[in-house]
Amino acid sequence: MKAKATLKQIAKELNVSVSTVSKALNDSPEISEQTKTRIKEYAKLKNYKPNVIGLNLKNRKTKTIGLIIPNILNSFFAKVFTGIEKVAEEKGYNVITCISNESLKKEISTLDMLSNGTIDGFILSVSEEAQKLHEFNHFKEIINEGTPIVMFDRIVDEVECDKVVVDDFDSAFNATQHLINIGCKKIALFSSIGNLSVGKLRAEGYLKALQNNNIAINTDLILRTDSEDALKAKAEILFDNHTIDGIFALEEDDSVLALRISLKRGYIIPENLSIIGFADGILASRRLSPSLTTVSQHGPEIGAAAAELLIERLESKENEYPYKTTVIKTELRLRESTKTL
Amino acid sequence: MKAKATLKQIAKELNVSVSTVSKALNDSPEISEQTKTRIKEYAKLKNYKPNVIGLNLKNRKTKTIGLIIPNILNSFFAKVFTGIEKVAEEKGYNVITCISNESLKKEISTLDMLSNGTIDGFILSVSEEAQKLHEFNHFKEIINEGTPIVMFDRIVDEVECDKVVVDDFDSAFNATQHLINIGCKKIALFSSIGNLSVGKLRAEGYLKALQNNNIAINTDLILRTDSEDALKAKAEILFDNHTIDGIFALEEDDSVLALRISLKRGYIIPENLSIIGFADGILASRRLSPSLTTVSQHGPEIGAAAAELLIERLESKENEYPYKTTVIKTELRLRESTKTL
DNA sequence: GTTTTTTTTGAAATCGATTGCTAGTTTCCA
DNA sequence: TGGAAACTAGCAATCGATTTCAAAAAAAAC
Repeated sequence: MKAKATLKQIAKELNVSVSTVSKALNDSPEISEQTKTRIKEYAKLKNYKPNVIGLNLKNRKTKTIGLIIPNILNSFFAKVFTGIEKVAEEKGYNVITCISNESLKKEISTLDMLSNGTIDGFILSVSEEAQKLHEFNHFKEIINEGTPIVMFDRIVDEVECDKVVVDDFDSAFNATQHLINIGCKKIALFSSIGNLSVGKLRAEGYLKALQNNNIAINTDLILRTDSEDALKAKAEILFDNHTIDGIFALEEDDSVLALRISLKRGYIIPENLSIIGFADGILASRRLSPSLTTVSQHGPEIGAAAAELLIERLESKENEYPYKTTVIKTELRLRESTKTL
Repeated sequence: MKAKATLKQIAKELNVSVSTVSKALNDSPEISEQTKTRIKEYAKLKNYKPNVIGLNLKNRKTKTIGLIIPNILNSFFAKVFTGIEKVAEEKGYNVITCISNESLKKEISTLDMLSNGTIDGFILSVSEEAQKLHEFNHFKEIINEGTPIVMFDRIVDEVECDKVVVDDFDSAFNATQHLINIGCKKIALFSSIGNLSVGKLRAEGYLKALQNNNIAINTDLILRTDSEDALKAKAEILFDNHTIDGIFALEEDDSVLALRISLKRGYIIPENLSIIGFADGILASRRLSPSLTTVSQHGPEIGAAAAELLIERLESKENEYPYKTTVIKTELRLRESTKTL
C-alpha cells in the first residue's frame, strides 16, 4: 500500500514549490510548457488525484446532495432515487442517502447531521409522522441557515422551497372519470394514506369526478384510513354490505389489497368490477393476474426534476432566486383490471 | 438567511482567540469555567455547528461509506441498503450511494470519483459486466491505494478483501433436495444470471443435489442464460418438448417467469408442478397467486454485516488486519407453490 | 553593457477546525 | 516584596488544495 500522493510530496520530490505543481496540473499559462509536462508526467506516474476535502474547504461546497427518503423499499422512492442519481452523476454531484423510516425524529437528526457542510442541499419527501403532527419547523430552520431544500411527492405548503409533484388531483380525477366512462356507478375509494398530503389531494380528485357526473357520494364506499390493516378491516365491512362495480385505490399496496379481496369475494375482474390504482413501481402491478390498470407516476422523472431544481439553485449566483414547483404528469396505463369501452 | 457561525466569527464577537473558542467548546481543562460557559452559551445562541469539512481535512477521514449497487430497483439490493444504512447511522457514518447499472465503466468511474478522500471505504456488489469480462483490476488498485473494500453477494475470489455472502451452494442444494423430497423427479433449472458468481454456485448446488439422489442430469432441463428474454425463449422450447414436475429458479424474476409460463401451459400448481425460487424481496413472492416458496436471503442482515466489517476495519489501528468472510444463512420459506410432504 | 520587458517560479494567505507550546497574569508562600 | 507555582489564553502549525502578488531569472531593447 503506497501512501496517497499530495501536492506537497510531488513538489518536494521534483524540487519545485507546491504552487507550481498546482498550477501545472491546472494548466495555468503561468507555467512553462516544459515544467508542465514534467510535473504532469510525474503526477500521472504517482497516480495523483487531488484530495477533494481540501478543495471543498476552499470552495465552501461539497458537490454532494443529501437525500432523505421515507422508505427505500417502496419502489416509488427507489425509482425517484434512480432519477436523482442519474442527474447528479451527470452534473458531478454525489448523493448521500438517508432513510427517515417515516419518523420525525430521524428526519430531524438527519437534517442536523448533514447540514454542517457535509452537503450543499437536500432533496426529500416528508415523513408520515411529520405530516401527521404538522411539524415543519425543522425544514424552515435548515432553509433559514442557507441550505436549500427540494421537496418531492409529499410536500408541505407552508414551507417555501422548490417542489416537484405529481398532478395528484387531476390524475385522481381522470382515473375516476375513466371508471365512470366505462360504466361504473358504485365506485369505492381505497386509501391507507389518509395522513399524507398526496392522499388528501387524490381523494379530492375522486370526489370532484363523482360530483361532476352527478353521482351521489356514498360515504360507506369511501375508505380513508391510515394503515393497510385498518383499510383491510374497513374493506371487509364494505364487501359485507355493498355490491360495487369499481374501486379506485390511492396507493400500490391498496390496489393489491383491493384486487385480492375482491377476487376472494367472488368478483370477476373486470367483467363486474373494475380497479384502478396509483402505481409506484410498474413491475409489480404488471405481474399480478389480472394485471392492474394504474395511474403511473414517472418516478425517475420526478427524481431528475428534483435534482435539476436543486443543482440549478446551488449553481446560480443570484441570491434572490424564486422558488419553483415542477409538476410531472401521470399516465393512465390501461391493463386487465378495467373493462374496455 | 443568517451566515453560518464559524469559530473565527464567534472568536471575534467575543473578543477571544479562535483556539480559546475551540477549546472551550471541547471542554478543555485549559479554559476557565467562566469563559467556557460564556462561549458555550453564545455558541448555542448562534446555533454553531462545527463544519465537518475542516475536521475531515484535519483527521484525514470523512466517516462516509461509498456504496456501489448494480441496481437499486432490484429489491434485494434495496434491502441490503437498509441494513447498511442502519448500521452506518448507528456508528455515525454516512452513505454515498451510486448505481453501477451493471456497467463496468460506471463502476470504475465511481470508484475513481469517490476514492479521493470523499469516502473512507467501499461496500459493493460487482457489476455483471465486470464479472462477465473478468475485469477486476480496478478493485485491486483501489485496495492498493489504501481504501478498503467490502464485497457482498456478487464477490470476486481473486480480490483479497472482506466479503459477505449467502451460502449459495448449500441453499441451492437444500432447495433442490426439498423438491426431491416432495416427490419431484424432473426438476428444471431456470437461470438468467449465468454470468454471475452466485448464479454459478447455485447451479452447482442444484447439480450436486441431483447427483446425491442418483437422478440423471438432463441438460434439456437446465436453462442457464444471461437474460430474462433468453430464458423465456428457452423455457418455451422446454415446455414444448418435456413434461416436468419441478422448477428451481435462481432469481426472483426467473421464478415469476416460471410461474406465469407454467400456468399458461396449463400446469396446476403445486399439484403437478412445484416451484422454488431464490427471493430478493419477500413481498413480491408473497403477493403472487399461488404464492411462491422461496429461498429467502436476509438482505438487511447482509448489509449490516458488510457495514460492520468495513467500519471495524476503518476503526482498527492495526495495519495488518486479516480479511474476513461472513456467511449469512438463507431460509426456505414454504408457501403455496410447493406440495407439502 | 545597462535597462526594460517578459517569462517563470515561489512565498504566503485562505478555507475551518484542532492542539502543542509559549507568554502573560494571578496567586501564594517565603 | 520577590520569586515560584498555577492557571488562562493566544500564537502558530497543520491538514490539502488554490490563488494573488512579489521576486527572480531570462530575454529583449537601447
